[in-house]
Amino acid sequence: MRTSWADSADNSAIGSGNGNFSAHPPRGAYVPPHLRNRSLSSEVPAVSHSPAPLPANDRGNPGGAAPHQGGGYFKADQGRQQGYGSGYQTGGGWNGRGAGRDRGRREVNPFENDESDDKSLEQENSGINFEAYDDIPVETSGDNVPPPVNTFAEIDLGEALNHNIQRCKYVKPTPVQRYAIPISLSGRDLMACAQTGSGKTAAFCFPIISGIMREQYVQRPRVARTAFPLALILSPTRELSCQIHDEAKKFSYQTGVKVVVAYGGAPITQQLRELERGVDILVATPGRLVDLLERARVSLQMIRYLALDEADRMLDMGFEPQIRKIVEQMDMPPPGMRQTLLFSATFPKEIQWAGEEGNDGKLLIKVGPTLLARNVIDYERLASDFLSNYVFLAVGRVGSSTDLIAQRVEYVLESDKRSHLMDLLHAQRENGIYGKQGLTLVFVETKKGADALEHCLCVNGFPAASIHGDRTQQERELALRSFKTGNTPILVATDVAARGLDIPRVAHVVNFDLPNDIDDYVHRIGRTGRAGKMGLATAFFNESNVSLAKPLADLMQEANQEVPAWLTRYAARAAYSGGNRNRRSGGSRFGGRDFRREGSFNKSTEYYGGGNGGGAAGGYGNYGGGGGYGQGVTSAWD
DNA sequence: AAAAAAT
Repeated sequence: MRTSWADSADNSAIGSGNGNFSAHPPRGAYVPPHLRNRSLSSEVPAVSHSPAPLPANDRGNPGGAAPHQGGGYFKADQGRQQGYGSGYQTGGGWNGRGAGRDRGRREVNPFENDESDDKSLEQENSGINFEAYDDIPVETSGDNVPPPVNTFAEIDLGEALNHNIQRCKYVKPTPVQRYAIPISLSGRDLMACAQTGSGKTAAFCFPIISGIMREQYVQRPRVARTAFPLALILSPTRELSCQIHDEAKKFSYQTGVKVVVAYGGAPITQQLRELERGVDILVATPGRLVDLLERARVSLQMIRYLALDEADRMLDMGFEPQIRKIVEQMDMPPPGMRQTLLFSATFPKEIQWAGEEGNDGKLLIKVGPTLLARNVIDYERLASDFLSNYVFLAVGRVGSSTDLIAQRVEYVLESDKRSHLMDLLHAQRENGIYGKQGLTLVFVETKKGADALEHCLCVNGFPAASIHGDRTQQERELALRSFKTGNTPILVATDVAARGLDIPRVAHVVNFDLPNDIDDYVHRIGRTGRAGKMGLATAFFNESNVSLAKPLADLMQEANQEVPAWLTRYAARAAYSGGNRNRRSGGSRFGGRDFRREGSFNKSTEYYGGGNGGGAAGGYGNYGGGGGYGQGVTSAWD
C-alpha cells in the first residue's frame, strides 16, 4: 500500500499544483501528461470529468465493483445464484424453494437473454469468417483416426443438440471441433492442444452431451443422497467452471441432459440440492469435488466421460495430487472403461519440435503415445496414466489469437509502472477506447499487488475492480460481472483470470508484471483478440524479467511482431549467460506454444483487417465504432 | 517465489 502513495506522490510532483480538488483531493491524483507542465489549479477537472471519479470505497452501485470490505449484506445464496456472465438462473436459485424434485421444474431457457440482445448481434454472428479457417493444412498419421467433418450437419449429434447449435448461431465447426468431435464420438480417448479461443468447450461438450442423450436412462445405483454423474468436467478455476457450466447448459437445453456445477467458495448446500435433483454432467473444481466425494454425495462409479480443461494446468504440480486422487483413488472407472478427453491451450514441446522438424506448423494429428515416448517427461507420464489408446490432436493456431493481437513491450522501471499504466489508460480514454467497448485487463503477479493497484487506480479516477484468490467468491464474481458489463472497464487480476475466461470486448491486456513463464504470457494475452476482433497486449519489462526476454522475443517474432532492439539484446544476453532457453527448471511440461508458420495465416490476416497494428492507434483501431460482439459466436471459440 | 484449489 505504502508504495502506492510513494508512486503517486512522484507523479503529482510533476504537476506543480496538486491541490484544489473540490472536496478532498485524492492524495497524489493522476495528472495526465499534457497537464504536467502547467499549474493544475484551474484544470483539475481533467480528472473529475472522467466517467466515474469514484472514491475507492464508494463504488456502491449495485452493478459496480465489489466494495472490498462489504459483502456481508448480500445474502450468500443470492450472490451465487446471480451466476456470473450470462445472467440466467441456473435453476434452483431463489425459486428453488424445494418445489418438486426435478421433473416439475421447467427448464430455464438459457438463450432468452441472447435473443433480447441488440440487433447488431445477428450481423456480428454471421460476420465471423469461418472460411478463413478452411485452408488450414492438415496432417494426420496413425491408424483409425476418424476423419474430420466439415459441418455439424454431417455428424449425428442428435436433433435437440443440433437445435441448440443453431440457437448458438454456430455455423461451422472450428478446426479443433472438426477433428475432436468425430474422434470423441468414435469413443477414442483424446489429448487435444488448441489455443485459446478455438472452440474447445464445445469440442468436448458436444460429444459428451450427444453420448449421454443416448444412454442417460442407463440404470444407476440408487443410493440415498448420492449422485452418479455420467460425465465429469474439471477445470482449474471456479470462474472457468462457471463459464463451462453456462456453455454446457446452453448446449444441453431440452436434451434432457442435466448439468450441475460445483466449486468452492460458494455455499455447498445449494450445490447439494442441485446434485440431489439429478446430474448427468458434473462441472467442478477439484477441491470441492473431493469434498463431495468424501461426503459420499457424489460417486464417480458411473462416469463414462472425463474431460480436463486446461489440462496442462490441471496436471501441474499444484493440482496433480488432487487430480490423481479423483481419477485414480476414488471409484472412477479405469482408462478404457471410460472416455478421457484432455484439452489444453499450450503445446508439449514435442509438438513444437514436430512443427520445427518439417510439418511447418500445420495441423498435426498423432495417434497413440509413439510421438510422446521420445522424451518422457512428467506431463506425458501423467497423461498416459489417464488415457487409453488415445489420439493426439494439435491444432495450429490460425487466425485465432496471436496474429490478432498486437503485442508491445515497453521498458518500464518498477517505480514508473503505475504512472505509465495511467498514461496508457488516459490515452485510451482520450481515444474513446474505454468503457463498454474497450475493456482493459491488467495482470499483476501477486494478490497484494492486485489490491494495491486497484486502489491506486480508483483513487486516481480510473474505475477499476480486481480479482484474485484472496477475494471472496462473491467479490470475485461481482468484479468479473462489473468488468464484463463495462461498469468498471478496468480489471486488475492475478493469474486466476489468465486462463480460459471468455470476456468479450477486452481491447487491451496489460502485463503490468510479466509472468515468469512464457506459457502464462500466452494465456494472458489470449484474453484479448477474441471473436475476430483485434486486441492489444502491452507488457512492462524491466530487469526483473530478464529470464523472459528470450522466450518473449522469440514468441513475438513468431507472431510477426516488432521486437524492440533492446529486448533482442536482453534475449541474446540471457541466451549467452547459459539461459536454457524457454525451458523451465522443474522438468518442463508444456514448453511448447504456438508453432504456426507464415504461409498459413496470410489469408486470415487479410480477413481480419490485419496489419499488425503497429502503433497504438492501429492496435485500438477496431474497437472504435465497432459495435459489440456476437456473444454466441464469441463463446463458441473457447 | 506466486497463484490456484475445500472447510
